[in-house]
Amino acid sequence: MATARRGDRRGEIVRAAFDMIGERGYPNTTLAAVAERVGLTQQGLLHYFPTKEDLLVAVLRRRDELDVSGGAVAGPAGVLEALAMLVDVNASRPGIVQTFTVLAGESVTDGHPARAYFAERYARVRALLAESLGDEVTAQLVIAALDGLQIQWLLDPEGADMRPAFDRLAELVGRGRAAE
Amino acid sequence: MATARRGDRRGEIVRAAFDMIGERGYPNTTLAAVAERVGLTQQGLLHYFPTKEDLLVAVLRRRDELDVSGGAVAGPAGVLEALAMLVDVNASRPGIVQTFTVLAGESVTDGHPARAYFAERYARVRALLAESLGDEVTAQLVIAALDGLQIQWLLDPEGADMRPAFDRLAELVGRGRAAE
DNA sequence: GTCTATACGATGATAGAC
DNA sequence: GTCTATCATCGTATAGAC
Repeated sequence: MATARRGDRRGEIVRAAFDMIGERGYPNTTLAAVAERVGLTQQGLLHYFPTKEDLLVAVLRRRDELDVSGGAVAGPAGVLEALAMLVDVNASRPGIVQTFTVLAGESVTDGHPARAYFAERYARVRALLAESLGDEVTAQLVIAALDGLQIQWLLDPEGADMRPAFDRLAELVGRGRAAE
Repeated sequence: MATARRGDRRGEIVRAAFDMIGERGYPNTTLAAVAERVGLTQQGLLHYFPTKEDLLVAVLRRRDELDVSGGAVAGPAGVLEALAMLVDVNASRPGIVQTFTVLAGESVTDGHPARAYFAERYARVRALLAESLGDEVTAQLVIAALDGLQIQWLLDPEGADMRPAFDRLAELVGRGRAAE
């Protein structure tokens, strides 16, 4: 919301780049194509982001702004419920999910400019979720499930609905907790 | 094993490409670099694979050969045990896991040459696993967890060990089954 | 702030010799 | 089967004008 002021060239550029990375991946997203999308030349765009990597950083920041997992979270049951809602929200914005999935996948590559970002981010989210969920291993598992479900869903939106699968996980985690 | 005969140029090339895609991603894996790795010029390589995409197809085939999930699977408990072993095997071959993770992530991209391959593959594995596991939703979830755990592990091999997290899932699934 | 011109290094491919 | 030329592009980035 802070990035979207009218007349805000940088915001326009970041949003365009964000979308295009989801469509084509980072290596195949050219500065010229992004520039064209916002009615600029490639050189005009470089006025705002001196290098392509600078633009990527801005895109990742935007990703975090759009993230829902920001607020302070309640107990175990509360988190799972909140995450279920996140799954629904994500199901309504395939573009954003796709950008995240593509970048996360690419990031494991040697020397990828977003590698440190994702490594740090996963560690942080894992710790955050572990607080509400009790243990870190379950947190790791839940995050993994969310990521993996997105891949299958993006490849087959009808055949691999995310919500039922996540509910199944939530049910299992809840039951496992009750059994202790 | 069938692809590895001595003097088998094609096999050499595919293995090199396979490794390099895991290291750099598909778009950043150049034909010249692959060629050099096997002591050929870029044009010499093109003698075996007329286009870069032809090479990718061969790489995906090799991926399937290396896959452990080939054999006929037993009951629910048996599958989870077999998958746990797969997790251990994967933990010993980060290169292969990385290639798969990178390609799977990229594949959700519009018009990616491997998109159809992955869509088909997930549907197939889901169905196969559903047979042993009982329902398709659980199969979807288990596959998702495996994929997601790989991402976190590749980014942080020490901090995100796959095995404990998978065991936790297996335990939950087993318990859920027992509770029926 | 945005453009024109342009440097400069890839990259995927073709044609044809050996 | 493998190489030497050779292309046609493309892609990031710089310099400098308007």
